Amino acid sequence: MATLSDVARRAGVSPATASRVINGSSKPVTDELRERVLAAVAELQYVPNAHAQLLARSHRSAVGVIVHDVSDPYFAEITRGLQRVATDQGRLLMICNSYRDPDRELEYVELLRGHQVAALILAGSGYHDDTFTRQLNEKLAAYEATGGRVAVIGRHEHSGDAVMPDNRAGGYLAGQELCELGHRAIGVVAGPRILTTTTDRLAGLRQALAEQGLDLPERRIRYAEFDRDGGAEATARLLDADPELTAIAALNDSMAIGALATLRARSLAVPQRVSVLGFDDMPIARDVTPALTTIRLPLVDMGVRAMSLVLGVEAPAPRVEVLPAELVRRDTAGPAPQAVQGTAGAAPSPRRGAAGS
Amino acid sequence: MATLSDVARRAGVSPATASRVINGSSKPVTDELRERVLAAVAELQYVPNAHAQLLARSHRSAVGVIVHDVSDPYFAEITRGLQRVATDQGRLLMICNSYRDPDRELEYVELLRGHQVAALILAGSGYHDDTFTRQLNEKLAAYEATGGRVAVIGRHEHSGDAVMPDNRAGGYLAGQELCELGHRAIGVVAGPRILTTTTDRLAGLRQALAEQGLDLPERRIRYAEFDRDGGAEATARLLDADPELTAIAALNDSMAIGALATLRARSLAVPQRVSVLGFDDMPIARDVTPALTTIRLPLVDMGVRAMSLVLGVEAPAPRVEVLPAELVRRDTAGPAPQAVQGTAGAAPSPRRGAAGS
DNA sequence: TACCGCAGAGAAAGCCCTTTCCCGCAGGGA
DNA sequence: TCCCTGCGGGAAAGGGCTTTCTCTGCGGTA
Repeated sequence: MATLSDVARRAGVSPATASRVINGSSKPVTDELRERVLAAVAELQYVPNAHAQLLARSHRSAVGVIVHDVSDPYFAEITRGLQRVATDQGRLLMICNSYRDPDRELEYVELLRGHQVAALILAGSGYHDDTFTRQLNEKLAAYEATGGRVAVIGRHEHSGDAVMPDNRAGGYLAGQELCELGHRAIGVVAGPRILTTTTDRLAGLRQALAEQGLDLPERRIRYAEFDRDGGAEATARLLDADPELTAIAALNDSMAIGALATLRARSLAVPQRVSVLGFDDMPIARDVTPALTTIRLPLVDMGVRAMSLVLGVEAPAPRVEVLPAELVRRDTAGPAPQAVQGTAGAAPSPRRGAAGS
Repeated sequence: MATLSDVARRAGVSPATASRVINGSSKPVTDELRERVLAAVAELQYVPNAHAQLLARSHRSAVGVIVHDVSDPYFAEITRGLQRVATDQGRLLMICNSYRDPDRELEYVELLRGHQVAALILAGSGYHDDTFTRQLNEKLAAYEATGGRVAVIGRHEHSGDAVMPDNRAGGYLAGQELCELGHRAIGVVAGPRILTTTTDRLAGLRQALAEQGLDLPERRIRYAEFDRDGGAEATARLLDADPELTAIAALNDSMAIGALATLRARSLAVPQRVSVLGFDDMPIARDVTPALTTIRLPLVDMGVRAMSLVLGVEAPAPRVEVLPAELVRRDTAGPAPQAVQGTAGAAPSPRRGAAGS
């Protein structure tokens, strides 16, 4: 690889001058030398060594992002929001997948710190694990102590800036909708028990049911991986244990899609026989058939806000932005079969055939 | 940020010793000093500066990857394959999204070269654009001249190692299937004209039709973005121009899903009234309803092979691995309505209700 | 004519590590 | 007892770049 001195030698100038030309420094250089340098760069196909540059400038510009999995639509959307702001500000993003492994998450914090990122964003559910939480907080605190900025998306762990989707309210919305549709036998297809997202959404759901005098016993909850296959499997177990279920609340859309697959395989009509509710409103939700009724979270916006927090002015006190969840009625949730409509108010009927939003 | 000398000073040793302890060098260090160093590291929360390390070791270990968009399932699957091999070999991946912008692609080649990656993998369709192709090849050649390894996935541009999905054969398979089902009025929902993937798949399709004496006029082809909305829009235009169409071949699954959305909105039954064929077999294909009949490409395997090529021994001659496409029959393709079954052989009936692959 | 100031270029000091090379010392063999 | 060997540790030389500081030479003013 050609180095800067190679270029300088070839152009017959000092490395200092070559550097100034290449980086468009404010220091003036005569046109003749400038052209000689540029010619040498082209001839040698010179590309500056990024590590040497980053080492020499103390300027920290990249931003580190830790997500569970970028190819998961939930994080893909958040990342889109992060990217948008980062690109606007000319920042490079380093994105790491933790695949929901706490240890890997810890490692990545170190790795990104070692790469001198200007800021760190952690997106995705936190864990019910005190040891881990303490370790993570220590690492984040150490990073912040050296001037690093940190923001989290959807996690309770960290005491600093945070963007929080209102998971609990979303769960409540889901429970409420199902109750209003007259469902009494409701099963929950939940993500891993150790994730705070799971318990938050579950708590909201439980509260909504409780307000209608309904209990949510553990046998009506199945915990599985937060993906399509986890949802399919959990739904199967749920139905095996309790064939009378008339509604299934999935704690994210991927699981809901798995649930639909299982229901289809068992020839249980959705929503006539069983209603299904998703969570997140990822893009594919409107394209499955029937289109998925779900709880929308402003995913892109969450990314935008988190990045803005972290690149904007530092606040004296930690800022927490709570973003609201919203019910999106599509075609997978309908009135409970032979239901005794117990609640006051009109049970909204599902809008069949509406493919949009 | 604490530096290595800070650690060394605190531990009362030389930076050399500290470095040896921290990196587990082969050179022996007495237990006492080792512990003092480790203690200092913990107290100072020391994390080595990655740029300095990378600069000091000449060892290039990371691998650069340029894809159109990781969050697109097509590339997510390929990336999964790339990751698998890279992780096994302890390599870090730097993944860049070009968002199908040739200029950005060129920039990323430079960027990754600057970051001293040991190898470069370009995945995703090439462009029908001679200027770009020449520029890219120049840059890749320059990189290879300095010892860099390069492999491409699904692109013709580069003369070196390549993993090629058999797009043309896949297109042929699609055309053949549709013909055998008795379709005569076939519309094509195609990706951008400038992409070689589009033209390759189209060429195979056209050949299959030609063998049945069928023409594929331009008015039966609509070019749009390679995504869901592009597919929906192209399908609408196709149907507007030619309401008698009985089959739509989409050139990827995302577009096929868009096509299904449009057909649903227009109450055209799939597959009774219109058949739909996808391409790629991305995971969601089996979960839409009806489940998508499509052409499968071994996406993960493509990633695995490309990474293996690039990390394995260098071959004297460029290697090209062509991976076969395969028809996956699900539920969106059926016999043409009122079709005159013109071809010999039994037209396979779609297997309804089979959700699995 | 003598001096000042400034523009434009180069010398050199880092940035933070790794690693080679060298040194001192202790133990073992002659 | 002396020398050689080898082990554990440190000094110092990079690695490739940026940037401050210094120097040279020129034009302009008194």
